[in-house]
Amino acid sequence: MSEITITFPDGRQKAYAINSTAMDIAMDISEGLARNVLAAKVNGEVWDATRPITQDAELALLTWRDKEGQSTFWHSSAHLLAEALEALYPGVKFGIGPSIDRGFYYDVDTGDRSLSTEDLPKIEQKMLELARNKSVYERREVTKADAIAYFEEKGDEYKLELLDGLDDGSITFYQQGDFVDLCRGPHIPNTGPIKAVKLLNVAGAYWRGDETRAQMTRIYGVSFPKKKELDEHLALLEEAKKRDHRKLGAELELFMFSEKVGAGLPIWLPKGTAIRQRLEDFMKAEQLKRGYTPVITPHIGKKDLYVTSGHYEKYGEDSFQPITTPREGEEFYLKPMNCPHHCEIYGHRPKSYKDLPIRIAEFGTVYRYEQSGELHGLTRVRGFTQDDAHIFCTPDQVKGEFLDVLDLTMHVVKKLGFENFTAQISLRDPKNKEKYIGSDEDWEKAEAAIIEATQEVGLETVTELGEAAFYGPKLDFMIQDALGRSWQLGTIQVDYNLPKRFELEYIGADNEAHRPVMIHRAPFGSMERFIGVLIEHCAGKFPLWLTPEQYSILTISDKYLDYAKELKTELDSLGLRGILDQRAEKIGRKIRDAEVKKIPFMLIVGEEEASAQKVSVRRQGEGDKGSMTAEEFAKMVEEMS
RNA sequence: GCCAGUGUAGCUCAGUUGGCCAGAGCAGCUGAUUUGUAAUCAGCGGGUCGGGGGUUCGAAUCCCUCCACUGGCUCCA
Repeated sequence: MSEITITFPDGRQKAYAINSTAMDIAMDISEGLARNVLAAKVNGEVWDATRPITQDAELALLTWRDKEGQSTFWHSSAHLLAEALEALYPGVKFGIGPSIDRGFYYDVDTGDRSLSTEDLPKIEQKMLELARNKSVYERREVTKADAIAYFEEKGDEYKLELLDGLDDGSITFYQQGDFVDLCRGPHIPNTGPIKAVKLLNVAGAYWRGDETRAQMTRIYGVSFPKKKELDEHLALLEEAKKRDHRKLGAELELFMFSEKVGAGLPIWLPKGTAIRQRLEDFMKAEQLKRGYTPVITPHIGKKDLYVTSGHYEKYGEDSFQPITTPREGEEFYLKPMNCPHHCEIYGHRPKSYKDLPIRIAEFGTVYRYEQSGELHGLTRVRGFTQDDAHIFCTPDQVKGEFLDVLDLTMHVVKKLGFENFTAQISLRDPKNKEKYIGSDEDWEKAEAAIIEATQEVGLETVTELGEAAFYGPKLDFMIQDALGRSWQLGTIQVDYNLPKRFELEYIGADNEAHRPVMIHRAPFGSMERFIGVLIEHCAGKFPLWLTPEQYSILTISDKYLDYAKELKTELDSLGLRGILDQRAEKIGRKIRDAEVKKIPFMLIVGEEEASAQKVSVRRQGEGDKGSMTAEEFAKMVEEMS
């Protein structure tokens, strides 16, 4: 048994000496390949490329082109960061330092000294300096006792705590240069390939994600094998900054915030309102087609309403505190959800099974107290409007209704041009059931309904435990913004609990009282958040059917104002919306201003156009599209919408 | 809420060992210009330097506190 058989991803097999490493094998294939190997997948498990293989195995060599290759590279970069920190700040203690989606971080405790972004360039330099040593990442198995002794000597209580949770016999250390870390690995062969490093920011992070525990300093960074790749990555981050909805929202005058009105309370300016109303009109029309009934309910409700719904018990302390009537001292809460009000509407008079399903829809504005540090542009606010609806139906109707909601949601997502989204089934945390209300049986029924319906339409889903609402499981639509952050937008929830708490009933064909099932759903989710993500998605260049101003008429000189006004009237009558720039500015200036405001079409009128009764059309971001009549232009806009 | 950072005119920023009346560009207003595909010229107005308190002969600058914002963490009905 001095040979082992290695099976490659393409099925090819070859014999190698026992204890060959992935690196040896790569070298056998080609030296160029060996230079690029970062790690290896051995029987489905990611290993160090330098770790001896002791038996027959399936082997895939991992390079920068593989996701696991990248994450190994970044994980090793985190160790390099730690080595640099230890060199620069002796005595620093380390928490954890994993790779993340795009890069890596390390949590450190620097004692009395605090790190700021100004310290980062110095640390980067140190990392690059250490990387040039091409220090080998050396794996070594240690006993738990030895590991404890090492970190006790070093005085790193965080590592000791991590060790506490590990079993003897499974503990490994990795060392590169002078830095030794408790780590299960794997790592790249040596620090050499880490050619470009950028430390992005420092942030606070609780030890083990627990807010009652010590706050450490988290240093985020990203690294690459080539400087060019780093530059490209940084350019991408720049582009994301340009698309930031907070910046574009201010520039395009869509919305604002006011210190006097209050943090987290968005104020919609005319142009933002125009977009929002078009979205609402679109949704209202869709809902009308699908048998929804619009309702309107007040912005506050008595405390008792939320005691009944369970919201009081769950969020009473963490919500805006009640408004009280001056004489009687009655307590009213700002509504954090629309469902309790809608339950009251359902209960307004006895229902027959013939009435069901009942679909109650409302663009309902709700207010939730969010922690001050959580507020973020339009995506995390304290007052927002949901495109909410509640469907009350019989148990038999649940699946059909769910499928219809799914269809509506997909329609909306596609209409707005979102191609990449994830459907997430959010279930309760089985280890933490007391966080939720309702019986196990009801939860299981609700979960089954969601899973079955998504399977039926073949929707690809991921499942997350602990992400359910306190009253029921959800199907959440997650959409990525320009910074790669994932936002929950639309949501569909199957709820057996609230109907019970509100004692909702219908009389069945058997003349007996039955409990309806409730489906909560909001395809946009929150208008604020949706528009925030939409702004970043389209970089402020809204679809023609949504944009506040479709065109701007730009006159060459005010000799052509009369014609421009005629044109405007004609375009109005053709159902287009736009503005007339009548300033005594040069045409270049008017074009520039319209370009910056991202107005889709610039209609240039001068001598030629006035005499030919045409317009010269310029498309924002593209340029001259030639001249045409107003009708031809209107038709073109129609076709492009 | 927690850690780190930021806050000067509508916007972007200068003013960085405490020291004459706090500056610029853009935007705004007024006037001139009547212009052919990304910024015409000139003049004028505009800031209790985020709020409050303190140190000092003197504070945009140093200290305390509150507010808002940024990056994360925790949270998110």
